[in-house]
Amino acid sequence: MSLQEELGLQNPFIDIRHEAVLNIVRTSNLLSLRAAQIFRGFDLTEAQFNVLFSLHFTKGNVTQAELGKRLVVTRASITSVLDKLEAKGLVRRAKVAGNRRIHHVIITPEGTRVVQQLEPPYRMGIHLALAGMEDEGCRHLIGELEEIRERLRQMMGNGELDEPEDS
Amino acid sequence: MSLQEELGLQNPFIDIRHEAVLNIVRTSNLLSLRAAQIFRGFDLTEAQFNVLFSLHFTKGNVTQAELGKRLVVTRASITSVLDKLEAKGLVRRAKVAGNRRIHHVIITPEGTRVVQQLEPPYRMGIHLALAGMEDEGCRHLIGELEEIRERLRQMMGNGELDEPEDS
DNA sequence: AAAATAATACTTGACATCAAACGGTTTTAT
DNA sequence: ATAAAACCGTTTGATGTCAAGTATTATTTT
Repeated sequence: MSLQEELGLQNPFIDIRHEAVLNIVRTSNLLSLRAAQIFRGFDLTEAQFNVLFSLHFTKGNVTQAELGKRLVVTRASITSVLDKLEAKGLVRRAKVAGNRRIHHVIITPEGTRVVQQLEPPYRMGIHLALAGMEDEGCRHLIGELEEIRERLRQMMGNGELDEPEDS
Repeated sequence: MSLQEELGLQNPFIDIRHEAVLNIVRTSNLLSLRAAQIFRGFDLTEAQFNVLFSLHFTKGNVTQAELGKRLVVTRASITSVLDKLEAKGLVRRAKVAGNRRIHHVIITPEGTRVVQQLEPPYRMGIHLALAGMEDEGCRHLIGELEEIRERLRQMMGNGELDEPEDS
């Protein structure tokens, strides 16, 4: 089904690149929506899942700022998401000896348990959604998207979140 | 640059389909971020731009619910975005004779002027981002993404927003 | 040692979004 | 004609997000 039909537009796209961009965004939204369905069964939002998942597969200690970099989200966002996760007992903040500014974010055993329960349906969903694509097609798609991001980064100046704050 | 480097992950992806999905989402986010840069210069958010853009290229009258369908957003969201746009004088709600439930949403001359100023840099940004792709490559990409959405829709049951409301 | 600078986390205010519920309105069924 | 159902816009409450600003702590410079 084309985007034109899907969104009930009157006219076909005149610009194939515009159509491509909207396809990327729309597919991303639909993927997030599907993921949210899975997460909701575990009383987690997408943002909370991302943090938990990232922590689960990371060896060594992580600060809030590092977590923000990995998930490409501002520090402010991390703060509020961690508040929620900490309240549920899935994560805790640990003080760091020798540097009282930073916290290490640590996943609790309970948090680990949740990730382990969540992972199978999560991966299953991904494989179902991409069941029509061969490995080679996936690699090709990935390559194209990487190139688009590369050009975007050139246009945007590195894409630094958390700006200079002032001057 | 691979996602693994981009996000600072310690291990390469074991699952190529997982990597593909994250590439789609990440690219979409970056596209939105770039778009937001452009919109901000015109004091518009992405949501506000979407509404304005949709109205500009639509002949005939549009209700709020129709607008919601096109932008794949709930009626509640449309309400609040229209409130903002109306306050800026870029859009107005018109009562409809013969049906007191609905409003027609109409772009004002001022709103049209904004879209016309905004469109060139918007299209330019898209073409720069996809400068590396041939038309044929774009069509191929679109086809793949459409197939992914098709499967997602099968998994999710149509994806109807604005649920039954009761009973 | 003191002052300036940078880094880290938090706070606040503004948005967009959804889910759920509500009050009118219109359409459909009985 | 009346009752039931569907529809439309809105409101409320919760999330997540960003931008801008503050407080605290580390580091560097002087």
